[in-house]
Amino acid sequence: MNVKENVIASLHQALASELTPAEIGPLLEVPKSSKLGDYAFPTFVLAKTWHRAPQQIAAELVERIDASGYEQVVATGAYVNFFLDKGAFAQQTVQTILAQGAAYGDSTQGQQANIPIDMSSPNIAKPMSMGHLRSTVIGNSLAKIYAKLGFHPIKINYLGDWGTQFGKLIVAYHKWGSEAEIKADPIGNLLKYYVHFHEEAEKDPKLDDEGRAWFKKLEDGDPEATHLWEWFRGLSLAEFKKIYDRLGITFDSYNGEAYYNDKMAPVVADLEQQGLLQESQGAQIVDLTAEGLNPALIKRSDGATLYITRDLAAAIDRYQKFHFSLSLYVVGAEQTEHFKQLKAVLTKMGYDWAAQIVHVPFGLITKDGKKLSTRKGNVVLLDQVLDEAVSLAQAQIAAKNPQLVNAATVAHQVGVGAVIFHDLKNDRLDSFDFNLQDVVRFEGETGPYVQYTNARAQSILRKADFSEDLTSATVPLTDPQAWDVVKYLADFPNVIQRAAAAFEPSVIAKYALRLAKAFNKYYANSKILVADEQLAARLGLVTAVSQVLQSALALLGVAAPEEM
RNA sequence: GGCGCAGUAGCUCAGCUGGAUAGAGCAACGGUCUUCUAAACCGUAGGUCGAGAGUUCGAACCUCUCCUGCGUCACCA
Repeated sequence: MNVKENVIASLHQALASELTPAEIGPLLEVPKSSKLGDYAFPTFVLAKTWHRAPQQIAAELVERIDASGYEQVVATGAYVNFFLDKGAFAQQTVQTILAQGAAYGDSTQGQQANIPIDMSSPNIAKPMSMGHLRSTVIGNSLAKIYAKLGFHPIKINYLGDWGTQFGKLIVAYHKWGSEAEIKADPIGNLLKYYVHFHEEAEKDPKLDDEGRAWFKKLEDGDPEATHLWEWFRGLSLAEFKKIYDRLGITFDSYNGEAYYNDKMAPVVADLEQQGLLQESQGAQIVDLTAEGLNPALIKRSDGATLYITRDLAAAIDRYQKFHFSLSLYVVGAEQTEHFKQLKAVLTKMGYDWAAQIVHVPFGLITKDGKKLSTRKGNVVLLDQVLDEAVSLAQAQIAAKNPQLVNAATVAHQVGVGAVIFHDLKNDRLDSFDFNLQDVVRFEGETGPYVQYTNARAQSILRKADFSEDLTSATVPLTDPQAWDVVKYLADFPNVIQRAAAAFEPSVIAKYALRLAKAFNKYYANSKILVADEQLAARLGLVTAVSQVLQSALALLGVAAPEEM
């Protein structure tokens, strides 16, 4: 029985005839300040039936409650405040973490159910920008969170390797490109052609028609178009993989949009057979007015397919392969309508598993208040941001810890960690204007702050040179700073659950910051390496903190160097 | 215009299912390294929680209206 259940039971005993444990649970709260207690029960709800002031009710309840097992139970205003037995609770929490190690917070609730995660999805022939970072790191973190809860995530990089833009790119290459240029700097020059194409198309709309025509050729298997496409794709993928290596992120599948090229026909046929397809202005659509949505455009008037056609095929393919319990799409909020349409069409087709598809949207990153646009050249290149962050970390290490042995590796871990953490610490849906100074900051609420806290803990443990078995440490840790740390440690499993339920890595990131802050406060106020009877208890706490910080960072996909 | 997301301290944001004096970080000012890594810690200052009504014992949180910003509204993805 956990402590919360104990508190509920105590209240239930005092209120037997009035509230059931199931009713008491949701009313229970955690006071803002631990000075007020560890759990609080507000008595307002009882005021009507008791015909008395809440303050009096609180006082009376305290009389009735059996306070044994608690440090104390007191009435403060209208609240009944429970103070836990700190020694026992600290002991239990720390020992649990020491015993379970990296498995602390694990659950088997997922029963290895498959969860494909559609993430990252950069477009071929375009550089990876800060926008792609969001999808990549959020998806990666969700995969780790769900894996910890016993699910089986499948990270799918749904590459943007199909569509009209390839027709445009082929036209641009024919008109202005050269093989030599592309070999020298593949993505840079492909991007240059693409941007140039759009500039020219402004003046000469016929170019767009040419682009569409070349894409049609590609779809029909034209050898030249296919050859160029394969070339562009291979070059791009090689560049992307360099960035994924830097981020420390891997994928289970690189099946992009092109992979579904030959899987769309059966879907379209099925739609037709079920009478869901209709012609409108020369195009094939599924009408969704009953669902309050715009029609889903399945085929263009020239017969070419569209984004949603491929997504339908992909969704069905993923279900057939994985029989997923959830299918996540970590895609920008601007595509919300698209996923509503996707689910609506699948539902119309009779696929009840459409309900298990979850669009995990995130806010837009802007630059100087404007949307990032590859076409307009208004991009923030991820590679450059990472370079900048790593070189700043390098400078920081040179200044603060010049004798650090593996400085280059740590600079990489800290720089990249700062960038990833910055992207994960806020609510997914928050939009933000890109600001390099914020992204590469190492002080305050940042990834390096958490990393640094762990490095300090590790440093203590190295210096302690302690061989005693910490799991037998029985001395309680009850001073206020240590107590806050213990409470955060105990909360970790619950935090993971909340993060998973909300598809929200920021819940983990914020938790890591709070734990780090609490530990730094303890560290500043208590000398840990003192040879007294509580040394083992303190080292146990430090070990537990380091373990949980490492676990939290791991869930975010951020490295935890032992020294920095 | 319809739909969606957002509006909390100078800036960037927390605030779990409505609850006890609204919290952090950055920036500003002032402290703390002969002692476990000062990438840290402590303190000062800073707020009509966009505006107005309503529901409630109680609202930053729920409902409605309005204002502002962003996204989106079929042949891009």
